[in-house]
Amino acid sequence: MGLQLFLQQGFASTTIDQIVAPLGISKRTFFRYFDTKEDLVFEWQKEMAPALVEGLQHRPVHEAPFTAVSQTLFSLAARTNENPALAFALMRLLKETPALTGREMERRTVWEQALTAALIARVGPAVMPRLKARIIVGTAMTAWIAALDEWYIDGGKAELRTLVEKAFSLAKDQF
Amino acid sequence: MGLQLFLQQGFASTTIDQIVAPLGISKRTFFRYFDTKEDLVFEWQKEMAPALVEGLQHRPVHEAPFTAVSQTLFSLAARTNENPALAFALMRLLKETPALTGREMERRTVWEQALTAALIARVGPAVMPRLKARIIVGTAMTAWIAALDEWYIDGGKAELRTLVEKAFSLAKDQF
DNA sequence: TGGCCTCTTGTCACCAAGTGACATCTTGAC
DNA sequence: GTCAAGATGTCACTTGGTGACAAGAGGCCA
Repeated sequence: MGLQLFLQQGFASTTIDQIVAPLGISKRTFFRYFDTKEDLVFEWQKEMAPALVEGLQHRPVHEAPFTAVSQTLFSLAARTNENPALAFALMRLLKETPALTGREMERRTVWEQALTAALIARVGPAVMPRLKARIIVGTAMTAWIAALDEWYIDGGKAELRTLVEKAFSLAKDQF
Repeated sequence: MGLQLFLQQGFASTTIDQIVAPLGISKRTFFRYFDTKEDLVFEWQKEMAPALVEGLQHRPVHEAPFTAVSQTLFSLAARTNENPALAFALMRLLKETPALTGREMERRTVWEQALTAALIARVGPAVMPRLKARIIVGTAMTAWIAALDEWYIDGGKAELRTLVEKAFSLAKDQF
């Protein structure tokens, strides 16, 4: 996996050739499967957006929108907790590589768009106009990211779930 | 200005040489002032983050945090409104250029970090812990961006200020 | 088995974004 | 006028990424 190389020697100083050689494929083939070098880092979470949508769909219809969204996001914390060391290393890579931080943020908007559409579909656009849906989803995502970030700043030692819970409750009613 | 070229023929299909030739400078000189081609697009708003910080500092101390932050952001709407056509064209460029959307998001985090620090400084970290500050700022920013986005989707016809106001009020108490 | 068709992969040549080393030119202080 | 410092240009080079086309690797049918 090229990810290992990135973690070892950094993203910028790992060339495509170095990634491709041990796999026994050509550079050209690599670029047939990935548009850019950055894509390789995020490839493992391609199925995340649809998973979020499905998660939201399975929430009780009468549940408050913000709660439904944040609980859906919350289920992600469990997966991150499955391998905290890898999650932490990956996050450091993202933070330290300018080329990757941008992509990471893009991914956020993909998630937001997916969740927004699903949130509207839950009750219909009359009850949930798009602007409102976006703000609910965006706020939940903000809390999620803030918690993840605090977890990282702390060195990955704290209990992520506790932080996320705290962040969601702050977002819900703290102002 | 290279920005004109980007707007005319697209970002990707504008080379550094094309930007540099009419200015009478060499490619090497360009890369001494800008780290990447993308930086050229965002250079005009370098002073935005400090401006936001200063704006927040001038808000009354007893004002509710979310209100202070959103009102500070709100003052940006005025500037965007000064030249809506350019703002719209620029936004289209950002949306249509994958390489730029990432950078745009990065800029968002820079603003958020600046505002978060300023928000904490207003009342001290005892009253305003970082996680809380981040969530307040992030929520306000979410509303701001959602409004801007709706404005863009609408074709730039609607009154931006109205949309932004609506977004802030939704963010404040709609869930 | 042999021929054919399609899909995948490799090779090669190429473009454009950056970067480092070094030469040259400006400019301002004295 | 001289000299040192900083800005700019030149050149060569690396690397990400793409287009064109050739070469393989199955699958299908007679």
